[in-house]
Amino acid sequence: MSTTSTMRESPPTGRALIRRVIDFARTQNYEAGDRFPAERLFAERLGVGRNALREALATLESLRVVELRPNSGVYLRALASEASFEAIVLLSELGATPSADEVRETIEVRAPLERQAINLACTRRTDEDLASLDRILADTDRVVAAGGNIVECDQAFHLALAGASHNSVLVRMLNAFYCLTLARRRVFFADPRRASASAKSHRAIVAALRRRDAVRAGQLMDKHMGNAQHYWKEALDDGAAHP
Amino acid sequence: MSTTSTMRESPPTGRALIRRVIDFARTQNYEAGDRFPAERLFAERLGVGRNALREALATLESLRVVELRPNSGVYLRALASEASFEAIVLLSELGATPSADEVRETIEVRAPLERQAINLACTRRTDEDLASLDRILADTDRVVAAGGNIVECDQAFHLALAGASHNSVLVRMLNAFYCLTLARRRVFFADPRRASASAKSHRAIVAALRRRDAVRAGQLMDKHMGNAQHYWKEALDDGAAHP
DNA sequence: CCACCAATTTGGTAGGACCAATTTTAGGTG
DNA sequence: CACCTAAAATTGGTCCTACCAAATTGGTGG
Repeated sequence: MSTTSTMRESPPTGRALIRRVIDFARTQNYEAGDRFPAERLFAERLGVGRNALREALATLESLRVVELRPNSGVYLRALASEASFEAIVLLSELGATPSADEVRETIEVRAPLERQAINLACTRRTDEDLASLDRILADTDRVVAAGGNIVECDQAFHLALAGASHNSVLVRMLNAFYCLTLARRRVFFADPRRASASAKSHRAIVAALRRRDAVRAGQLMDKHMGNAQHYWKEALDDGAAHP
Repeated sequence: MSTTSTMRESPPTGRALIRRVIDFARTQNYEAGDRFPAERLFAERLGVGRNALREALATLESLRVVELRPNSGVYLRALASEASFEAIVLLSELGATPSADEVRETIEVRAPLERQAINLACTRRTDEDLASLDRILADTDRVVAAGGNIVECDQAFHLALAGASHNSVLVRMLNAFYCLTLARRRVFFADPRRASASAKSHRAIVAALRRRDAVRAGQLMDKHMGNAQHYWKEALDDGAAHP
């Protein structure tokens, strides 16, 4: 390590910078409409170059977390309403642990989307969609038998199901949820009993989809989502909910 | 076309750069997994500095349009599945006109979300939520009477409705839809008959919400969404759908 | 043929220098 | 004093050059 005038344990740049910016706003008790320090000053205060800071700000702007007014400054937006859902996804990838409320809210939104996906899929699915789902189901069984974690299979299943709706907007939105909940679901599927239960549930949904039985498929999906909600409610109530 | 090397009628930087990057991938027939030119070369080819290009790439990365692999390059992702919904919002703000299919897909996703919003709102709404909605309704009437465009009122209404669900994830997602459809809805509400019809519809929804009548409110919302879908289907089928 | 090392490539970052638009300030005028 | 104007400071937007670190590549020698 040598000398470097300033010795930082780790380069504070990159994605971490985005978190630093958010944390700055939080610790300074920023509210919607408040202005961040001027770029040059802000960059110096954060100990990074203006370039890196501007990249972080560009990202936050595209996620509607901040607003960039030319020749004026960077302003914080109303996080709970204006900011995009992707902002949550990004923050979670940066290590922010979601609260019990956030998990509940997430599932409350995901459920009707999955419902719509299976509903549309029942009328639009092709034989290729079905074949793809069958392959994923078989893969899942293999992984379950081997005692592995089926989180990737689960993701592939739901993504294929969304794909069978032939609605790319739906696919993109649900994919965001999968990105957001990947870490949580990995923990969930660590228990082999839950893995096999999930696999069974998936199989039933595909069976209904094969018959194009939208009513039955919808019921099964609701139940599937209800299980997730129930699990996370319990896990968070007596687990991580102790700040 | 002359030589070119550099003929720039206007400074090609800023948000427009993002569009240029997308267009580059499109014209080069890029597919998922393909790598963009090295930053230095790419920046030169686009006639911009590396900084501006990196800001654009940082934005596209946060929207999951591209993937940045350190010391390797920038790779295009599968737009229709991996890219975020926000990417569509951004592109639309950059002037990309949506196709009839995209509008259909958008409404197919928005409808169940609005449905869920009104559903949750019926059990969670506070008197303040109701008062806020009443104010917006009154504003709407004022604007309608004055012959103005109620698009802002419409947006405020749906946003307040989403807020009454007390689910911030839902609020954020629906807000993205409003950003995406703002321009379209402005055109829609140019017709005063549609404006007053919409105002009437909103009033009925609030009435049901006041009684916490989730069933009725849901029906009304479905109808409200159905109208929108019907309108855009017609408008796009014999309008802009001629490439 | 394989292991190993050096040059090249590539993204990541810093810092300086301008530009243009905006805001603020200072100055001069009625 | 009030008012208008012009200069100066502020601020975001962009470009450029120089490094660094990691990964790739291409020899080269065992």
